[in-house]
Amino acid sequence: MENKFRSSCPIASTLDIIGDKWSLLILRDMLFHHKLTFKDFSLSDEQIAPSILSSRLKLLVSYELITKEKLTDNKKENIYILSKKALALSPVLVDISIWGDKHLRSYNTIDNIDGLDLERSLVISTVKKRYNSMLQDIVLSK
Amino acid sequence: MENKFRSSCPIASTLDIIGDKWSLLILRDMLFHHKLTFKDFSLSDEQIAPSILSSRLKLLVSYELITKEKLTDNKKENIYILSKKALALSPVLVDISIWGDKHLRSYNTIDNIDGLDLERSLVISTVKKRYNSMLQDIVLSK
DNA sequence: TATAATTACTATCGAATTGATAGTAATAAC
DNA sequence: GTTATTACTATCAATTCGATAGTAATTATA
Repeated sequence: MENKFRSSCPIASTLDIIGDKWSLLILRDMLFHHKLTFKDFSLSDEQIAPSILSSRLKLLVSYELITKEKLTDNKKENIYILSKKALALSPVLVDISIWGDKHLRSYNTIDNIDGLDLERSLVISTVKKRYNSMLQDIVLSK
Repeated sequence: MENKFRSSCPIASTLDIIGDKWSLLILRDMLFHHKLTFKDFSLSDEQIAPSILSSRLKLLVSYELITKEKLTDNKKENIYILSKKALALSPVLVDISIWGDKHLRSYNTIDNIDGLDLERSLVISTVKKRYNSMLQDIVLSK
């Protein structure tokens, strides 16, 4: 949880926060799959261990990539929301998705993601729009 | 070195290859700083340990992101070259760079990267062009 | 209302990975 | 011929990971 940046390079510094096997998958679950709760993330195909999930969520909160909220009618569940800073990572997630889709099929079965064949900037804006629209519904359900 | 992909998600699969603290920094050194040799990578600000560098280079070679070559007039030095597959990761590196530049200045000193203020697609094409042009010179020096 | 189920974690601990340092072999330079 | 350089490998302690179990609070059900 310490500020241990290896250098003043923007790439290295970004990787010091999200450069691990899990952080971007949590952000993927939130942005693309509209997942909200600890449980939701636990149920993903990649099977993240609860201790790791817990520490990653705390790290993401500490760097203000996500916020931890509660719905007014539910005292048990915590819901995690993407900040604008995290939404600004959408291009990275989309580019990674496009790259994996194109270049990894000889090594692994790769899911066909709906809409990934569209223009990149359109994919990004659509994904953001859908996330924000989903949030609207949630706020309304309070 | 095993094919241990966690799922069939293109993002997760990509991260299974380059989702660690070092791989993208090696690619950064190659693409942006035109570094070529084991020594070059060792000398970066982030101080990668030789054992880790060695294992990462092998992994990148195994996934055909880089190739290991020799110059005809030098039997000692190995030079590592980016493949087209790796050059296709340029958008990811540029996006990460742009994001770090914009969002991490409150946590760490971030270098100002020359030309990063230009249009994204221009940055990407310029970076690729410069890398390939550098390679021309190297091939000529054989 | 009592009991069961669910959610969101924390705790534990062995396994795997990392990383600092030292060492080695081959080549190149002097 | 000696020294320096390059590209590693080896070692091993320290850190991190990750599978599993456990717990506390809340919610659902009989």
